[in-house]
Amino acid sequence: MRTSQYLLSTQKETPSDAEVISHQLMLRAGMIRKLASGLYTWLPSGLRVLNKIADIVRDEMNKAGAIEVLMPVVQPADLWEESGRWEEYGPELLRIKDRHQRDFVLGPTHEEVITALVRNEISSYKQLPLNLYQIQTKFRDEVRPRFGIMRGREFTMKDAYSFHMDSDCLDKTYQAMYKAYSNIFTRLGLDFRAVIADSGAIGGSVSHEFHVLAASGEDDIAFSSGSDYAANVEMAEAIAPEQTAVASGQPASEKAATQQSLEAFCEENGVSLAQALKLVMVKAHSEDEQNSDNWVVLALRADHTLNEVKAEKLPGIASPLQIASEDTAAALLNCPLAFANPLALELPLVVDHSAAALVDFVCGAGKADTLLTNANWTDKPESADIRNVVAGDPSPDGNGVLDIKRGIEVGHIFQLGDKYSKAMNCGVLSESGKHQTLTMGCYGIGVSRIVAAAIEQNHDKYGIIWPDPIAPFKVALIPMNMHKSQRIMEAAERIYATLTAQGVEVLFDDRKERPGVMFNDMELIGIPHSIVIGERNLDNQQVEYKNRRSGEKQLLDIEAVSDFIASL
RNA sequence: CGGUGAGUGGCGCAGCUUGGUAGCGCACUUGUUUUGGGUACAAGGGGUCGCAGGUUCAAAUCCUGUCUCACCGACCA
Repeated sequence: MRTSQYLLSTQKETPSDAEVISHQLMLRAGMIRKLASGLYTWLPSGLRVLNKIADIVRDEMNKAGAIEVLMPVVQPADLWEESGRWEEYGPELLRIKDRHQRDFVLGPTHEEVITALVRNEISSYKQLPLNLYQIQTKFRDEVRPRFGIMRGREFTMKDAYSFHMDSDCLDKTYQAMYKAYSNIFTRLGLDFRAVIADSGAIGGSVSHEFHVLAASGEDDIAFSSGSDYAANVEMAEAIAPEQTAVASGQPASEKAATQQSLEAFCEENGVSLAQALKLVMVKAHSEDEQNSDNWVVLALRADHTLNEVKAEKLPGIASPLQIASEDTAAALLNCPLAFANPLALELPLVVDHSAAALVDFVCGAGKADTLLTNANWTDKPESADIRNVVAGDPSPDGNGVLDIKRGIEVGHIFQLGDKYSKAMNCGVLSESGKHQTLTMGCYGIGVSRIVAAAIEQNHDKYGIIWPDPIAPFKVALIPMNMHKSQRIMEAAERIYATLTAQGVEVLFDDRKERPGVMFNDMELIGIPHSIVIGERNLDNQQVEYKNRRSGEKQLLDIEAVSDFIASL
């Protein structure tokens, strides 16, 4: 490709509304342009990268035995009513009407459509297992699109759905997908981790997320230093500590807490927050809708934070989690929540494992502006895991301690079970001639998000540094002052023709620009290899090669260029 | 959806307080200059100031309404 015939669209200045580096660089490098909130046009360079990622995903999916299909973006509402998600999904599901006033949705995911397809097409156990996938546009009406392509409303996703007679078979496909995903992210040249995940609203049991590690990630991931344990912090188990500390036996005493806060009190009195107890009040789970105004108090060490995903899974607690306002709590307890006494509560109490192991701790005294010191549980309370793990916690598998890093979720695999197949009556005849509901798995990859994630992980102050497999072009050909030198033009044209004939993707910068402009543009776009042709080296029949990532330069004989590039 | 802020050529911004009919940098066009890291000079094209209404002799500027966008919180590939 010649830059003179291409839409390069680079810009010097960063649009003011781009916050994260990948968004800024994608705009500056001319990869995307915003059309409206969360909606982007892919320019040629961006599309090249997107397509390369899709090709790698497709290749690995095919190798893993999945079969590609393509389903519509627009889906009839009846399918969603059948699965129950017309009600469940909420405003993120964009609902539209056609000219006959029939309801449709823009597909945020395709469980309904694929299940409807399979129930019609598949009628025998002999046709199973089956794993179908597509690479296609999804639409989710995000409350708050941000970070450019990273959380757009319209995005490209690879979604696969597998169908099985039993969970053993599902497990085999799940493992195959796990392996395929690892292969994909390895081939993409990304630093990633597979982590244990919450299956969330989609339902199901077993679930893993694939995260690209980057400081700008939106998720916290916990890793073990001593094993390959890795989990989303939402899911990482905080194991109960050994009860080693013994109470001093001194009686609890009341102290005035004029500072109004536990933190200030602890600081002033030289008490670690890890020796103090804090409380959170949440709505209790109730079968009875009419009489649902019951509350539960949760107790945590003051240096820990509540894990809402864990808490709402407890049987006595309402899901989704509803946290009581300060006023509600104070009214029920007759004193501010911060000063309520967990040792003498009328309401049900759930104590975190770590909080339960405390002795001689600080907690509320049951009246305003008063705290207890040297408090102790009268009997060791029943405890549960309701906190977020922190760096330094022991790994749940018993090996090593946890560290926490930020990750960008680029893939997610689920064992769905029969949630959709049951609701939509998707089954086949088994070997014994009986109708049997199928078991499903689903496997997603955020293809467009990977573009942004790759940039977050691969950039420097000059711009993007693409890993070779997803670079928009492999080689940038940069002739110096070609318009003034016949022999430079001839050399450049010759190299361009040779490399192109070899199947190498070359971006030939044939603009009449100053060298600095060309260098800066090619570096901004992130082309991994460049060949610079100048008078100086041409005297020796040589050109200069420069590696974008390492910055290393070396001289090459012109005749050796194509072999050198082929060897990269 | 709640909180904050912003809408002025393609991009980044000034002007608004103290109304007088729009300006700067980048980009773009033409010419000269320069030539291994975003060269310099000159000439030029392009906006009616998000939209609607109001006040006024006069509105980018004041008032009212409305739309859009971004950032911070709860959801997600």
